Amino acid sequence: MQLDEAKDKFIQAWGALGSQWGINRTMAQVHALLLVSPESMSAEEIMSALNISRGNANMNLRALIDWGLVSKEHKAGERREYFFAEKDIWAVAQQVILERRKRELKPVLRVLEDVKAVEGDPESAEVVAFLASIENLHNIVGQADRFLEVVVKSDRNWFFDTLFKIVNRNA
Amino acid sequence: MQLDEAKDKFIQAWGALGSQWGINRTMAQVHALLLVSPESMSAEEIMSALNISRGNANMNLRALIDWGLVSKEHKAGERREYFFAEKDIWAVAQQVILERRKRELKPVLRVLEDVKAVEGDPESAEVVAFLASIENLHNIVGQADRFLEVVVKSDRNWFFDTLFKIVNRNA
DNA sequence: GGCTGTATTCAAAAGTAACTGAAAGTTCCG
DNA sequence: CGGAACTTTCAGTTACTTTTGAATACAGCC
Repeated sequence: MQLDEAKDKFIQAWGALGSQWGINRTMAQVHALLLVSPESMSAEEIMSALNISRGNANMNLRALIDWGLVSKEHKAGERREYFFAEKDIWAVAQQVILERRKRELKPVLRVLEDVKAVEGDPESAEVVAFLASIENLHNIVGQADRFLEVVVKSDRNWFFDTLFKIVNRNA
Repeated sequence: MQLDEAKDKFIQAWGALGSQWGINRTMAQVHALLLVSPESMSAEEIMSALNISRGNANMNLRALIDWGLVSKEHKAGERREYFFAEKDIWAVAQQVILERRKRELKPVLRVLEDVKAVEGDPESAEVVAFLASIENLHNIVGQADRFLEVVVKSDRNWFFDTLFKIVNRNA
């Protein structure tokens, strides 16, 4: 496999993964492209590598910057901006977890807490079933949230050691 | 808050969460509806509760059955089918992880392995940068995959104890 | 077999999300 | 200040996804 072919295969796969997880496919592709590029790239270069328009490139680069996954730099004597991705994948994972926890997990936890305040006969089958499911869900989502908080805050070595032990203890 | 209001709030939130994670919004809503329903429901009941067409209800119920989250039953003397969700949220979480690992994580791991076979000067900055990122990614995604495999196979009590210890050790 | 009540399918329509490209905005330099 | 080089915005378009509903298939009963 040639390098260009391998890059393209990776970019397509990363785009597909992103879109299956609710991330704009092009945004994931731009991220993939920058992840495997040794140099920072200009908007022009990204546009032609992925065959996308200027507006599209700009929007998705801004979104990636917003997620904390990509930064801009200026090269001496050049006016145009160059973009590069955080290459440390552990840091990338932490950042993605941080954002998704904030954007998606927190709001749903909030709703799970709110709906516990349902009125009505606490003996009725309807209310009992509702509260039972909501409470179970709240426990599990809450536990997952606390675990992910640890992931986001923890040192990579400590975390990987711990994970490794869990995986092997159970093997 | 009245029960109907709370149910609706939960169904909307669950639908929104699903759609942010690449799950059809209606499928997540049907799942939410069945999760908090004390009795199994017919297609008619689901259609009217969510204001969706028969075709839509049928398709999403089948998808939920396919994911292993919902089952059918027949009531004595009735011709129509009734649907109910797995209420054990730990089992639901395991099932969702199982499916997403199979559908999405495995294919991307496969690609990460494949593209390591890139040809070309292993000294060139392009190839070096490409392989470095791919290998880091492969390590992290692989570790996550092995961890999730443990989650899927493990006993809920053991798992929650372990998670609890991790969360508190790091607090 | 034929009839009835239900489930399933799928082509067309509606709805949603993403993309384009050109116009407006910004920055920097002489 | 004027204008070149670039970035940002956004209305209109395109492409994709979801939904509908009517046709079809099926299962059970008489």
